[in-house]
Amino acid sequence: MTLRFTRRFSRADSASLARRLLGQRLVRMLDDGSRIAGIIVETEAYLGEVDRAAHSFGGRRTPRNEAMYAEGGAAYVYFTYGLHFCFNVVAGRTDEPIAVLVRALEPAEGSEFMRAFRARRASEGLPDTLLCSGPARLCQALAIDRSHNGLDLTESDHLWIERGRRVPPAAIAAGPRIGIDSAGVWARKPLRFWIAGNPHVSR
DNA sequence: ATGACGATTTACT
DNA sequence: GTAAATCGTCATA
Repeated sequence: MTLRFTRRFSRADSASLARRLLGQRLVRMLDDGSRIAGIIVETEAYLGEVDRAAHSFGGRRTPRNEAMYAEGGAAYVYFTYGLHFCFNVVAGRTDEPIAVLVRALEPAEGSEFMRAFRARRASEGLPDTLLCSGPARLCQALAIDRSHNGLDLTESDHLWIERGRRVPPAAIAAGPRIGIDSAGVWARKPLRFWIAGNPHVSR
């Protein structure tokens, strides 16, 4: 009996997985055994070949987005804007390039590490609500980077997901995804999900 | 080889 | 509100 999420859990379509990830606990273990963790409170689903906003739109398959084509349960970490990493949970089956971007966490364990890792770029005295409230912020806080790209989250000793709190469907809000204005009609689809009223959500 | 740009964050007016 | 930071990736040539 494990707390860790299963392969089966992650083989769902990305919109379903995006909803089911809310309330789960993202855990990072450092090399010295320290745990850093947060409850997932905001996600976005990317639907693959048909989705203009997805890196895999039109079946694009390059060295960068290769991890999106892995079996559900893999990590897809990409580098953007010359300075930021973003973390996704790959959904679906092998060669089905769909994924869920994790956009915000509610700090749960090791917030002193989060603050230290975040402080490199941010001034001191960050409130808890700004520690992990954005896809690149949470990667800073959990020290997630290129080295985690392609990891199997169901097996890795560095990064995984555990059962967290139950979030009733009625507590889930949905709206358009962020930062994809050029994606036309796809920019407006309600594929961003968050725990309604949670103060750690990115906006 | 070159150039445009990005699933963002931060600082500043 | 606007703009800078900062560079890997990818399409084009």
